[in-house]
Amino acid sequence: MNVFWSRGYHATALPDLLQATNLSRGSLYAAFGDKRGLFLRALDRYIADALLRIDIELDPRGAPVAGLRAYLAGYVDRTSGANGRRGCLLVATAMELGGRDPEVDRRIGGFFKAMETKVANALSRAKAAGELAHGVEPASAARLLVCFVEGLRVVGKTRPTRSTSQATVDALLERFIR
Amino acid sequence: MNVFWSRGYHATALPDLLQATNLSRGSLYAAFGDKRGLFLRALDRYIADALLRIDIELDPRGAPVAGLRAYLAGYVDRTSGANGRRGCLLVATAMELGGRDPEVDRRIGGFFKAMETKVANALSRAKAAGELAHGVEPASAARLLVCFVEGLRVVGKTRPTRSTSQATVDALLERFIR
DNA sequence: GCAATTAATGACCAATCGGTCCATATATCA
DNA sequence: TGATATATGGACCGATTGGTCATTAATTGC
Repeated sequence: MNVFWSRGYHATALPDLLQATNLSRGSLYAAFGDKRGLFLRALDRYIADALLRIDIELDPRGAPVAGLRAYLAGYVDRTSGANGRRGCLLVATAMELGGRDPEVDRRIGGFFKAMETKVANALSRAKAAGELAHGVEPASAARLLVCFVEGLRVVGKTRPTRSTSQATVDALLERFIR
Repeated sequence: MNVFWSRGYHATALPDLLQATNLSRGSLYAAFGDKRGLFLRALDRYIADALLRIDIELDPRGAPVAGLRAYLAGYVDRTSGANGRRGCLLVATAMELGGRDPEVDRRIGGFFKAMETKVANALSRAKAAGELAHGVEPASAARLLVCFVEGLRVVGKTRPTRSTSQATVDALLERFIR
């Protein structure tokens, strides 16, 4: 997964994968079918990790606003400095393979939808608790937040400082949280 | 430019470029040096086009809020349906080559910075005209908007409907415009 | 301990990659 | 027109691509 993550699909060659998996050519093909199969598995794992993390951050048993702050803090962490440079397997894949591979499309679309739903739920709970700014609608705000964090990952490629990223997130949050 | 745009750098092979340019192999190398040189030129053109468009949309002689709406409407257009599928050469390049090619980094970083400045200027003018919501600070709001529109391009890969994209943009604008 | 089966290996393959180079047109000037 | 300079074309190159397969090693069942 890490190899695809830091290089992208096309830029990752078989030797890279062999080294990363400690497998020989034949074994790799016996186990995963082909390069695409291995990539799809890596993508699945990346998505599962991400969704699990979001579930923890936005745990319904916790305070929704604190959860949203933790969720965004994670993105600040992952999009500043050296972490930002590493990028995001999902965004990179969306841009590189999106619209060209149906299996990839399914996964990308599913991830965005799942994340949007989780964020919308957290926002709904925040709204019920009276912690949202006046007029904020959870569903559209969730879509907006998803766009924002994915944009953070793109801009993160330019190595913004942590404080810059954090300030940007704060400026957003301030508009939505009472 | 169009070939790189719709396929990405690595996925674009020499034959694709020869067909797109109507040049022979030798002529192409005489004119551009190598594949990377041609790509850099294409990227420069893409960036110049984008910045010019923004300058028109956010023309200081026009109403700043109307300009911002036009600016975002352009992104709605480019990120919904089939247009969204085409993606964005800049975002795709940032994810594919960002952090690996200094010349690419310079261009990507410069573009984001330039766009941020232009948006910040428009926001400043809007604020001076009393058209911004209370407490909105142009500089951080501009960074936020840049992240948002780049995120739109990523999510646009999943073919959202025009009305969905528009509603998301409206939800954002509503928080910042009085 | 031996035979049968499974798993791992790396030599090997055709195709394609980006890039070079020379032979041939085409244009320029005397 | 003839000589020279420039621009074009595509055959060719070694390296690398993703993928296969016969051989070898390890494991399993008896």
